[in-house]
Amino acid sequence: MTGYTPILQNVEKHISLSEEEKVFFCSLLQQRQYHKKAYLHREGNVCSQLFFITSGCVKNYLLDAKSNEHILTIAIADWWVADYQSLVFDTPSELFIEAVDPTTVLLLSKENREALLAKIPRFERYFRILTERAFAVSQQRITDILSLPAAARYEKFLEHYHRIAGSFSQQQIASFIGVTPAFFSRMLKAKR
Amino acid sequence: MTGYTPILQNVEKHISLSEEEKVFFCSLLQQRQYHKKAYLHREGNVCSQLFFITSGCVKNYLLDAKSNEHILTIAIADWWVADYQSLVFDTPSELFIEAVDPTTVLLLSKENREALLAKIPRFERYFRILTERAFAVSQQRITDILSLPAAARYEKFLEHYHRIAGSFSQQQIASFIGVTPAFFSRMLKAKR
DNA sequence: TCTTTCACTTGACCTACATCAAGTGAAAGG
DNA sequence: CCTTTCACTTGATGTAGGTCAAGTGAAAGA
Repeated sequence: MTGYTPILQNVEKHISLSEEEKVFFCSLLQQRQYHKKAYLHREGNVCSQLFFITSGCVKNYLLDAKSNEHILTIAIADWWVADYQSLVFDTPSELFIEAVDPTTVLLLSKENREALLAKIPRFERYFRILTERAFAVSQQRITDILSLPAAARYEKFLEHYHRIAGSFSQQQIASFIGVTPAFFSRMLKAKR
Repeated sequence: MTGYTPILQNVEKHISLSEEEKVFFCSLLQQRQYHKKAYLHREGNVCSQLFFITSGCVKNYLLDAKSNEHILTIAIADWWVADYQSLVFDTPSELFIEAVDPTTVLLLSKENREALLAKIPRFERYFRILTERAFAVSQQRITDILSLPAAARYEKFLEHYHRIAGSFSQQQIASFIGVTPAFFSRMLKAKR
């Protein structure tokens, strides 16, 4: 029963659980560890898992026609990651999920989540709240991309992710804000 | 009790309701009609409502520093719209929601939704499923913007919204795919 | 009917950012 | 200690898409 504290605390921010419920919930989770650059999920497969990050940091990205990497999401401790596009619509994934730092996760399979929701429907509320937040963040990211120049998007990145900015190479930050490494380098130079 | 059929059908795709529950649910909704170009919501206020569209079409957009319009979302019959960023985090909205066609909606206030969820917790499931879908669509939109050129984004727009493409001026389509009207006009010319 | 409006087009020019390729410098590995 | 690697830089040049401003043409108002 060790290693489940972070997720239980997270859940209990939104719903309360009896001891038996906690035990049942944890029984559905699998602990996994990934070293830096290990894949949690690869393009091509249908994504049938959700990952709760207990420590570390992962990126969710796609490779375009020219093999350029575009980071969709950065997820850190206390967040869930998955390819929702694939998970929700049962379509092959176009995304990779990769550890940026050494990372430990709790894996919840789609089937186990269904079992959880069937047995403890209060978890519907938990996931509803979390998904609404993720959706709100996602919408904000769209407005940023549509309406802000690269330099301003970088400012926002720093605000949001300053705690872990150090784990990211310039190349990765460039990919997250949506510019090439070369351009990003010049952008930084211009700021100084 | 007329006018509620579409929303009840939508809900019953995901959860089943007794007659009393239906009556209670509908009692929390307000029917509203908007003419073309009417605002469902304006920038500045905290968004405290969700709108279910029974007919018509709306756009969800922001104005940037230079007053350029950027359409975040297009919503048609059988979809919910709101500014989730504002709704979820209780922050002033940066978005407008505006009718593109004459539109009828059912309005559910945040408080009424809480009352609904408290009384009929099965609605947590309904909103969880809908939000997951909306999130998946939103993620797809980000990957499209990051990885596809404007012409390909237009193709996707046509696939997705061909039924209502006629309601949109070129300017609005340009704004949705993220280019200027002038550039969009040239893009269309190049295709012919 | 005349005129105003409004969506769209088009030309000339501009800029943010991409591409490619050749560096540099520091760290990692043998 | 040497060398390979890898992140980053930098120069030269290319391009997608932006800006501004002057059209056109059709529809809506009066």
